[in-house]
Order: sequence, then structure tokens, then C-alpha cells
Amino acid sequence: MPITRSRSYHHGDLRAELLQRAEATLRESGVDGLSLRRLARDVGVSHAAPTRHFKDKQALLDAIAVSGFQRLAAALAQTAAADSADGHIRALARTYLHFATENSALVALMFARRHSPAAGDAMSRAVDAAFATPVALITEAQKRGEVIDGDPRRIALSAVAALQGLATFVGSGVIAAETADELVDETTTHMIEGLRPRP
Amino acid sequence: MPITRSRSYHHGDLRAELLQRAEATLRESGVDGLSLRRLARDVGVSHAAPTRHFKDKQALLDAIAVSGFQRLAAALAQTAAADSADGHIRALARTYLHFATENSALVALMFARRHSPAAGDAMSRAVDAAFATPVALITEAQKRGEVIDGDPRRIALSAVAALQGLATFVGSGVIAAETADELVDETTTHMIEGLRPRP
DNA sequence: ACCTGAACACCGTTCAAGT
DNA sequence: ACCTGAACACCGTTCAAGT
Repeated sequence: MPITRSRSYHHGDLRAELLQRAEATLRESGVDGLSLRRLARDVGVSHAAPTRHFKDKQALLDAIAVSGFQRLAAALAQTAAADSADGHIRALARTYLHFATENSALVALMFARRHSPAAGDAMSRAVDAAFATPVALITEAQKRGEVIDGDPRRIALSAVAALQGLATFVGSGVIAAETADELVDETTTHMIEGLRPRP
Repeated sequence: MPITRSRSYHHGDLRAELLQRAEATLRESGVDGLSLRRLARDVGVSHAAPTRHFKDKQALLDAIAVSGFQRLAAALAQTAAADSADGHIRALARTYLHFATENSALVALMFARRHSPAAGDAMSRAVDAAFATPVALITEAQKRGEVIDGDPRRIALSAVAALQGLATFVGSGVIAAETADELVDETTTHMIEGLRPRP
């Protein structure tokens, strides 16, 4: 058998394949289109097979959320730093909003009702990774005297919250998608002004 | 028949009763506990009866969302104005976050994936009602010279987005519930500073 | 007009059985 | 270890039929 792609029953890595398919389905059909049975069907496996890799549907959703936070962390980390802290903040803000609007179903799932405690550890690490770049940016800006003093994590949470809220409004149609870009820049400006040290 | 509570088959107002029961179920069991069949069972009617009042499940969710925006509008409108614009902003911010954290499943549903266009009209009115108080506050503060110039609706959206984001973080456990109160006050402070006219 | 009961095609979850 | 197939209790939606 010269074929390298050997599979036990049907798959080499069913878990990874299910996760990948799930994220695609999430993008195409939203969270309502996500079902273990359909996933199994799409991947060509019996409907009970996923149980071996995900204890129940919640475990699948948790795994998708963790993966989402990791991808968000990577997107933020890869956003190039600008000359000024302000410029970097603006770039990060656009990245965040872009990610959140391009992956609205995923982000909704990431911040959905409290995930099962079983996912807690990997989830916490992934969430921390996602906030690492904003926190580092605030810390750096504080050193340069461009942002007020205070716990950098709290300041970062406060700032990112504004972006998350905008993304929520865009996703639900409260804000028209066309005006989203302008609004994120305005919001970032208010944020920067609000965080600037006062004489 | 001296009993005034006459019912045709089983109910005087099945639609209202279903909606009320749905909101209770939403609070107790989250959106996953919400099913038309269970609702019908709880209310004592056949599983097909709700169809007369809600075309499908999405129509029920839309109706719940509209009702949620109306309740949010009322909560914001009833928040007493303070002496200063700053004080009023702080009070409104606390009301918003309190509403969003006490009704997390409802708020998640309100801002969920685009509602069906059929609900558009009533939905738009309800959303506008919810934002009316914040927009009026910004307009008033602008007149007093306490907030920078600009479209008051956009400024209000920007400000409320920060609160909505915080509520999302609290609801998903990214922010510990204990620190939520401090964080909303800090965020409000940054917001006020960011919106203050610059000399 | 409003509701019932049966029917259909889907679910998630569990479990004995196969390889 | 990993997957199958049947079984169970739930869904949403539709539709002829009853009052």
C-alpha cells in the first residue's frame, strides 16, 4: 500500500476534521446549522462517532471557542505596531472589529453563556492569549506616558469592550455595516482621548 | 357562569401567555431551554397551537427581542436624571449594565444574529426607543458644553457599545462578576473624559 | 377563528456490538 | 481504541380534521 494517508476506520484525525468542518459550517450556516449528526454526515462517519472525541455537543462548542480565541490572539499579535501608541491602538481596533464582523457567529459562540467548567483551563489560557497584545500595548503606552496609570489589564478590558460592543451592534444590525468603519475610528478616538494623561 | 375569565378553548390571550412564559423560561433555562413544544406544554395547550400566534420559532424569538428592547427602553427612561450630565451618564451606565447582566440570555437574544426582516418594523421602533434616552442625554450635554460636537446618535452608540461589551465580558466570565461594578465606573470615567470638549 | 392529533424529518445521547 | 447501528426521548413544522 503505497498510499501514505492510512486511516484506521475512516480517518486519520477525526477530531481535527470535525473541528475544521464545524468552523466552516458555523461560518456558512450560523450556530443553528451546527449539529453533531450533520457534522458526522458531512465527514462521512456514523452519527455516534464524534462522541469519542467530544463528550457532548457543549464540548464541541467549547473546543470551537478555544480555537476562536487562539485565532483572535494570532490576528491581534500579527497586527504590525505603528510609530505611535495611538497608531497601534487604531490598527488593533480595526483588526478586532474586522475579526469580529467577519466571524460573527464564531465570536458570538466565544462569548456565549458561560462555557462548561471542563473547558475552563484551555479556555482561560486562550482568552488570556487574546488579551495579551492589547494588555502589552497599554503597558507600553503607559511607559511612554501616552496612557494614564492603572492596571493595564483593566484598561485593556475597558477598551476592548467598546470594540466588542460595536461588533455586537454591527452583527445585529443596530449599526449599518457601511457606517461601522467610521464608527470604530470615532470610538477609538474617544477611547484614546479618554485614556490620555491629564495635565 | 359567573366566572369572568372566559376562555375560547383554553385561553384568553394565548399569545401573551406564551410570551410571558417564554421570558421566564429564558431567564431560568437560557435560550437552549426554549422550545415551542415545551412552551405549549407548560401553558397547557397542544404543541401546534402556538403556530396560530407565532409563524415559527424565529417569530417567537423576534417578539421576545422586541419586548426586551421595550423593557430596556423603560429601564433607561426611568433612570432619574442627576444634577450634572456626568452624573446622569454614570447612572444610565449602571442601569444598562445591571439590565444586561440580570437579563443576560434576553440581551444575547436581542443582539443575536440578524432578526427576520418580518420583525423589522416593530424591532426598529423598539431599538430606537432603547437608544432614545442615551441620545437625548448626549444632545442635552452638548448644549451644556459638556460633550464634544458630533452626531449625538453616533456618540451615544459609541458610548453604549462600551457598556454592551462589558456586559458581554461579564456574561461570558471573561470579567469576574465581582469586579464588574468597578470596571463599569472606570469605563464610564474614560468615556466621559474622552467625550469632554478639548480647549 | 382557534385548537387538536397525527405525521415527517430532524435532533442529542446512550449503549451493546463489531473490528 | 475506534467506530457502527439501533433505540429513546426530544425537537420544529405542516396539515387535515374537529368545534
